[in-house]
Amino acid sequence: MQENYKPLAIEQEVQAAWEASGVFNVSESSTQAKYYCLAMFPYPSGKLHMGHVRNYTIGDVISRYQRMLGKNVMQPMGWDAFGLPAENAAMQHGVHPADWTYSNIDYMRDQLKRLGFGYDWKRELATCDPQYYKWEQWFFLKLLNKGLVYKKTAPVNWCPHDKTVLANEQVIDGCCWRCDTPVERKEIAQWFLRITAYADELLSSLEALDGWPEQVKTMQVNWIGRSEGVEMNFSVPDSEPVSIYTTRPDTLMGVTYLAVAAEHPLALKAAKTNAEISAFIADCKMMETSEAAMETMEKRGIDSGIKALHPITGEPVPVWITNFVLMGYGTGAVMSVPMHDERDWDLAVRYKLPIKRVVISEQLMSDWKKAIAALENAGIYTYSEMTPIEFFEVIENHLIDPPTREAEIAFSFLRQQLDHESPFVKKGILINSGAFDGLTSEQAFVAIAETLEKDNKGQRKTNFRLRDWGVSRQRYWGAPIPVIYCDDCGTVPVPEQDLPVELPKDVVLDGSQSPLVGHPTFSHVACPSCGKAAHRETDTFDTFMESSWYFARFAGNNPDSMLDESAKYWLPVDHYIGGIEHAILHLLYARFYTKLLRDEGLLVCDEPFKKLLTQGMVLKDGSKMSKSKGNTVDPQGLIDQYGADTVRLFIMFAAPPEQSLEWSDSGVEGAFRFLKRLWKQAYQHSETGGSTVPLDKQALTEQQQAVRRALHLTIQKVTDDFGRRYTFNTVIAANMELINTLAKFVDDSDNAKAIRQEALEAIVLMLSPIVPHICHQLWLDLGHQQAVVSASWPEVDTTALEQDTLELVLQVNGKLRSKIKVPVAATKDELEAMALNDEHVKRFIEDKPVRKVIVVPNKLVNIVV
RNA sequence: GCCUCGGUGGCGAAAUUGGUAGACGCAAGGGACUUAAAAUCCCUCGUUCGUAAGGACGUGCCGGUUCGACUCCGGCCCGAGGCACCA
Repeated sequence: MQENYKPLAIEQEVQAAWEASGVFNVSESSTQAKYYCLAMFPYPSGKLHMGHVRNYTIGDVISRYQRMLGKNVMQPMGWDAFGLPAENAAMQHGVHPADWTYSNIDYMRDQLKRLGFGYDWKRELATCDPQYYKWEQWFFLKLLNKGLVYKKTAPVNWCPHDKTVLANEQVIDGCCWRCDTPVERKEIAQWFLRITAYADELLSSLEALDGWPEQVKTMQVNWIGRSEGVEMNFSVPDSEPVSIYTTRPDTLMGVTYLAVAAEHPLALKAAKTNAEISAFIADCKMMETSEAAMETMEKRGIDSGIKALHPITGEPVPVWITNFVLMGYGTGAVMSVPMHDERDWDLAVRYKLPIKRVVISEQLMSDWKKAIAALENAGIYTYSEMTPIEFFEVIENHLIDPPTREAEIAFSFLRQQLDHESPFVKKGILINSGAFDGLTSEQAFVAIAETLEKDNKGQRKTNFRLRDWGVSRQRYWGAPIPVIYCDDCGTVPVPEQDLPVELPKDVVLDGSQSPLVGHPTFSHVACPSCGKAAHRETDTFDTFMESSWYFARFAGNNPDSMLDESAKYWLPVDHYIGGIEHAILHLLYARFYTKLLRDEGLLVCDEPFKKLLTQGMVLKDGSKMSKSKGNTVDPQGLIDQYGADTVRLFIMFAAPPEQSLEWSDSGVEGAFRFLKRLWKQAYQHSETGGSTVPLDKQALTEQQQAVRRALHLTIQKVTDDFGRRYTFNTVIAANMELINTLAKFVDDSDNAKAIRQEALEAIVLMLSPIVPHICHQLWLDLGHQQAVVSASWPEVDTTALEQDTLELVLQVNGKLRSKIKVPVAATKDELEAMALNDEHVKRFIEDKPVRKVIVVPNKLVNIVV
């Protein structure tokens, strides 16, 4: 065995051996249970970053562990190759997006190989390959045929200067990132996938995903946002009625105005005769489309002058035009109840809109009613025509001089609602609601819904926050949408034999419209139906389309079909590993697509990912490491200096996988030191001749027993950490402790050598998923012929764990006061007696009476005085 | 703004079911070896009081439950991720 650890030479040799033996190339013919382990494929942005290293190391560690358990493990790798950065690179450096992408792929593939990941490279795919996106186009047309695809208008960010559509990322403080022109919303026709048709199933099948983190499931539940409510009409004289949806019909009697979107027909009607309104509407266009921007912007509105009629009372209600209600999400109109809704309150305060009345009370209606009646009779205030603040002030003033019983009740109630100048948004008992007075919110929901239904003015409705998935992108570097528009035949799907619709390469990107629009031949085609001149769709697909089914394509990568029988063998993915930032969009779309593929008969599973490990972000200086923030750390330098094993070891040791990891360069040195220590232990062992005779378990010294016990406790813990907890940091820490124990174990007897051999073998096996190269070499040096990559996971010898005595913690009033050694077999009473007899314990009890003694067997005794 | 998660020494972290807070490592300081450096090995290392034995305090802040709380509950503060066209 070599004296010194030389990582670079070892790693090159071991990687060559893996490649030559083809150990990571797998097939469906295995008799062993399949295990499909997948890490989210990378966008080929240039070089690997630390987030990739972390992601792929976790995946590789799990894959190698599962191999050692005897599974038929498939671990593929590919490239999420379409996307915006390729177009930006093209504009900045004059390189074609395809060339940029493929050269990045080549570079990153080498880096992945250099890190020693056990991929089946025969399955490699890139989503920009026409043989990949051909099937995406094919499947889109299947969905179109089924009515799961449709076209409608939807807003985009529009830069009026560059005449181009901007991604949300390209809008900085409401302005274009290139020319700083304020961005406008523009409505354009776009293709949508009807994900809402699957909303119920996407929600209900989450429950069965017990391998997913609760946190991610909660986020998806909230995102889908199923709600029960009522849709109702407010009629408008000389106009179409305004349709609104609310989850709080119990507050209907407290409506003081309606809020409609700037694009709402009523708003447009009002604008025709009012310059101020039309200016406001024009102004509403100057806004980003992202929800974060809309929710944080200033809420503004203008009175349309139009009155709608309350569906129950028939009272006229003013219609306000606002910048925060959006056409296209729901009905583009909402009812506003300032006393019982945060946002409605804010707008009412801002524009001094009247609060009609409090309609939901936390208190008994009778008390409240009496108090209010008394105050009204005294002429102190009336509900109508008062802003919330005026309302509050009146009550407050009256309390001071002179206080009355009624005022106190009213005030206590109002303070509850108006404290911090905020509305009362909780449910309660209805008041000031005519026939519905005295009902609970829940009862009123039903009663009001039934009243509306009887009068044909509304009906109960289940709503989802989830919106249909807009897949049109006005960009070049994506998969073309395979439809043709004909003046006579309308929208015509591209015939199957003409697929794929290939992206032309002869384009120049200049930052304005997509080059597909101006391309000399791409869009000019004959209608497949009538043969007349027609034009091709020039939009491309959202890149989430490619990443929504790639995991299935890895199973076969069949040139003749989208998915074949192999997909039914490999899917679902047993373990999926990726960044927490994908908790909603990518994972939801992939789940949706799996159901679509299932319903097309291409898959037999309902969910794509059985187990999900959401890896924490790699942070630098407190925020996400990303190219756009310019704070990435290139792992290549560290790999060149220390080798792949050190980099893998350090990144797995620094934090548990689900936690974010603050990057620091120091610490890598410590990981390298540990590998050298491991190597040294093995070297010294081999220098003394290694293990010469088998272990005689009956003749162990106390110290030998202790070392063996430490070894088997470690195997036990590490097995749990790998298989259940996925805490690879504690796996490494436990092995470090064991190496420390071994280094202090000075004993050159035959039994000691046998124990050392046993321990070193176990350590090499336990660490081999994390640092496979060094372990490959050490395994051979420990005298094995077979490669460690195909060895079995070590087993716990339970006899090594047995012991006669254990340490018992003694507490007085919950504070640690002493520790004693006690026989394992001691009874509760004996433990209590021993505890009370302990010197230190006695000192703290003094002469105080013992009130209680708590005995936790094998752990502690707590004496309460 | 909304949804989700996190906050423990100088730093990364551990404490798995409510039961010994700080394992393991980094950095730092001291020592051994060396002509010297590197490498390696040994020791110290939460704060504070004490010569010591030992004590008090300590897991973002405030409060609660419990014999016992980093862990459970309520309220805050700060940070991160996502918010539908970054991927």
